[in-house]
Amino acid sequence: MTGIRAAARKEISAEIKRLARVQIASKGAANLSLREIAREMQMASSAMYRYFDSRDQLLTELIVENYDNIADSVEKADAKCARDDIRSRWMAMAESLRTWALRHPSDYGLIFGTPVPGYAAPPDTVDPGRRYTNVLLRLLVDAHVAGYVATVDIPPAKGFVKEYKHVQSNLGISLPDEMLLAGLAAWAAMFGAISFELFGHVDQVFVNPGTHYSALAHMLGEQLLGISN
Amino acid sequence: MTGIRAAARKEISAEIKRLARVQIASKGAANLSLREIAREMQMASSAMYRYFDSRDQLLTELIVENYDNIADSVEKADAKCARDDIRSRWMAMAESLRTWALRHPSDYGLIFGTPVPGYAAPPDTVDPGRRYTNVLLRLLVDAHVAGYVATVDIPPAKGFVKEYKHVQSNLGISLPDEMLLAGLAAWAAMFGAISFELFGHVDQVFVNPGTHYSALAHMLGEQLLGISN
DNA sequence: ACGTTATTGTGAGCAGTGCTCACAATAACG
DNA sequence: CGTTATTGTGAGCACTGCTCACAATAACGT
Repeated sequence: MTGIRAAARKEISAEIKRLARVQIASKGAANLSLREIAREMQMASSAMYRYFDSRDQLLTELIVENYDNIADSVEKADAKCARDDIRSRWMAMAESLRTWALRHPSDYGLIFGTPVPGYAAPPDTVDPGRRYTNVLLRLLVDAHVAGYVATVDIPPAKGFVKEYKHVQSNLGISLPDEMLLAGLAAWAAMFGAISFELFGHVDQVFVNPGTHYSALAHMLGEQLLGISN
Repeated sequence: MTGIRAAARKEISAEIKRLARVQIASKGAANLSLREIAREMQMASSAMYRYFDSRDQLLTELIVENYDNIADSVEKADAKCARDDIRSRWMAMAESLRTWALRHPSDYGLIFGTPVPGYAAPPDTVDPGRRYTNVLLRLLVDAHVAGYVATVDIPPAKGFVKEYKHVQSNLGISLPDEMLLAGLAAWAAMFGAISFELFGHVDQVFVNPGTHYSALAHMLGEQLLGISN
């Protein structure tokens, strides 16, 4: 019954990942050491390679898990709100993003930090990597259907309409360009703000970054998405 | 006359940094190797430590240079515009940010990527790290003085006004909170967008990221900063 | 139930890393 | 011109990722 070994494999893989996360949180991904993990597990360092092809592959698997975790978090926050309460949903997901990031700073850093040059995400990492964004996209669609109109101007730049046709198709949605532009702008602002905070670029600026962040989310919801209530 | 040695020191330091940048661009900061640099320079690896206390210190010096470079770039772009042409100045600095980042992706990644956990920026790195943001702040002040009004709403959250008093004081400016909030939002959005693009999070979304970026800058200038022309 | 096969763990070993240190050469300075 | 401080050297330490031949053993087919 393909049992004892498969079970052990699961446990050991999980323990390796757990210890890897601990190390990354305290020393950074660059200083993650498979040998140290092996030592902590009282195993030979070479045994690690029975579970992960390489250090990089371990990191990749952690990244995929992180994508799933942040998506879970945002989806859950969104799901708690009444479907037609667009404004609350936006605020909930914005807050959940930052909350997750603050609770798991090194996990956030692993996802949204500098990748290795030339790094091509393995095919099975791209789907999880889109989940968290899909939550936003569903919100935009719902907002549009509910009659909200993004109060932004499409710029007169040639090529914009064409580009956004591609974007809509790539994202598998169909929205007014205004709404999509507003949504992507708000999205970029939230992640920009979180990265600034987590990566230490505004330490000397804010006393309570959360206050600013909430104001940002509120203001962008009103001003860009047009979901003022 | 304290000559031959001081001159050599400058040259060698510069060459080390140059080779370090090449390595970082091709293999990432995590894989930067002092020994490899020494090999390329036909020197003993221990000689590197006559010029830099450690690998981390080399990286820190590169970061400071990068801060200076991006600030130079933004300042120069801004300086090319008529002082009273707020809108052009905003667009010029937004574009120059992305242009610089695309031209020096690994340098951008070094600055805005995940820092080592617990990393405390050495005192002499914090000033250069503010220069590029000061360009934005000066623009906001000029816009305010010129009579532009940010068309955004301050959220009714308790604590916001107090927080923003601190922010204004920390940044050494005095602006309507609306303008400051709008400015920081736009700033976060631009950096969020650039990081998304450079770190590979929107590869499957955009065909011409630049088109979207310009639209973003244009739209945020109009919609948030109120500098529609 | 038994023999074959595939999986797991081992320890030695290779090539690489950052960094230190005693030492020699030499430019800079009083 | 002699002393001092700076620069470069090579050996060496402790560490890393990763490979490989080998032994133990769970899983599977007959």
